[in-house]
This record gives sequence, structure tokens and C-alpha cells, in this order.
Amino acid sequence: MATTLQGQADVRLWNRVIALHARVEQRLGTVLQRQHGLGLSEYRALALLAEAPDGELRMQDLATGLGLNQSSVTRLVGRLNDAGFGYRDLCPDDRRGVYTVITDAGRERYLQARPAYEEVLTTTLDEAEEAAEVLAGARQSA
Amino acid sequence: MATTLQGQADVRLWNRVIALHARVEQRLGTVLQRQHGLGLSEYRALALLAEAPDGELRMQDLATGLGLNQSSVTRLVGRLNDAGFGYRDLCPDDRRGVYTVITDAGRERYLQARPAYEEVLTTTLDEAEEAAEVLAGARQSA
DNA sequence: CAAGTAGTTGTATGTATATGCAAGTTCTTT
DNA sequence: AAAGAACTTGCATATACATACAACTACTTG
Repeated sequence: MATTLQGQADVRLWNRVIALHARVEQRLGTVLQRQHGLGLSEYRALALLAEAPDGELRMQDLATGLGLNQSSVTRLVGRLNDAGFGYRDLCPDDRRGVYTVITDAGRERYLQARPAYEEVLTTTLDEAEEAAEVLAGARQSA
Repeated sequence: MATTLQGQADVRLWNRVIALHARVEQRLGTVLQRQHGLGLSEYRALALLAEAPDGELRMQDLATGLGLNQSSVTRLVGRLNDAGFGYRDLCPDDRRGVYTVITDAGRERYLQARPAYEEVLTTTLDEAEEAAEVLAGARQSA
């Protein structure tokens, strides 16, 4: 129950991960929203779908792939639907299952947004020299 | 505007950071909430306050320290207030400023929760062998 | 074998909440 | 007096948790 040395080292390490994560995600979100009208989760869902075979995934797979709740994915896919970036399709062999399929418009928007995403990411990681340190991981060495 | 090699490498790296972040934060949040009745942001705010000189910080400093918005901090501090873990105090030299001061109850709850926080963190990082990889940072080497 | 029953899995919906953005208020500084 | 800073408040929204429902699976019982 006492706080261990390893524990405290992990806390410090994790604090830096959190800070880096917050900064990067915030910037990515802002740029995607302002320049491409896409939320971060929506962008990532499109990315997963675009790279999936036949451009379709089941809700569950999207959920785990995005690190989101199943209910969150239901709503996320709803938004993609409303925006015309995807549509639902029934699973023929398991009628409980639902596929989300990316549309051409979805693919197009994804491809339009991708360069901005990558650029912001690279820039921000470069900028945070700390990133090198953090990712260099002082963990095992503690 | 094209997607660069560095860009794609960064995307893959970042995807792993995101996944690790989601897993760790989710577990930390669950344990703190269930076992200690504390949200993750509240716990971290208490941690910052507990370690600050005189146990007090200005809203701004809390905001940047937590990676949160000013408005979010206003409400977060409101919750700490309601829970009896902190209170507001006016800044004598700049009457726009507001200090949030941690109470004894706040310190106590923080100290109670800390071992769980550290243990979950260490366990989850250990568990994710991937973490070693991720934190080993394949960034510059790409 | 057919039909019913129990338990599990895949999604969707109701509801609560934490967060962000934009605008407003009070104080400071130049 | 004007500009800016620190905080608060109104509002919108994305997310999580609990719950509900439909479909599938495995047994049991007639």
C-alpha cells in the first residue's frame, strides 16, 4: 500500500505522457475541425474504415479500434451517417451485426484531411523536444 | 501537402500512444471513482495542490497544469469545493486572481487514493509490454 | 426431433456529466 | 480611457454508464 519508488517514477513519466497527449490531441482536433469540419474521432473512424477491406467494419471493431465505448460508436456512426460519410449495412450471416460502410464522400474527405493531420502531428512532435525524452522512456532504467 | 514518410511513421507511433493512453486513463478513472469517489481530473488537481507551496494555486496554473480549459477548471474547482476538498481565496495583490486552496480533507483523500493510483499505473504499464516498445520511441529512427 | 427456456452477444437509447468555445464581468496596466 | 488579463457563465456536444431489445447459441424436455 505504500508508494513505491517505481510508482513515483511511473507517475512522473505518465504526467509527461498526459501533457504531450493533451497538447497534440488538442491541436489535431482544432485543425481538423476548423479546416476540414471533422472531429478527431470522426477522422480516425474514417481512417479505420478507409483502410479496412471493403471499407466496412462492425461496430465492435470500430469501438475497440478507436478505444471508445460501444454506445459512443453508435452515435459517432450516426454522425458519419448524417454527414454522408458512411452508412449502415446489415450483416447477412448474423442479423444482430451492423456494418458501417464508408462512402466515396467519406474517403474523399479523409484523403483531403490526412495531410493536415500528419503535418500537425509531425510538427507538434518535433516542437515538443520533450517528446523525444518522454518517448525515450526512462521507465525500465528507473 | 503530400503525406511524408515521417508523417506516416508518426501516425503509427501516435496511434500506439493513443491506445496506451486510453487504456491507462480508463483504468485509473474507474479505480479512483469506484474505490475513492474521485474523478481523474479531481485527483490530479488535488495532487497539484497538495504539492504546491501553501497548498494553493491560481486557476490559470491549475488549468495549464491539468491541460484543461479555464472554464473547465472553474467547474472542477467548484466540485472540489462542494466536496469539501478545497476552497477559493482571493488573491490580495491582484484582485482578479483567485486561489484554490486544498483543505485537510482534500489532502487526506488524496493520500488515501494515491497508492491505488500508483499501483494501477505501474500494473497497467507493466502489463502493456507494448508500452516498453512505444516508449522506446521508434521516432527518430524511422 | 421439435419446441421451449436460459444465457450470451451486438446495438441502440435514456440520462448524466465533463469539457470546450464564446461572451460577459471585474480588475489591472499602460 | 483603452487594452488586456483572470475568472465566470451560457450553451453545445462528445462521451460513459445503465438499461433495453433483438438475435443467436446451447440445453432441456416433451
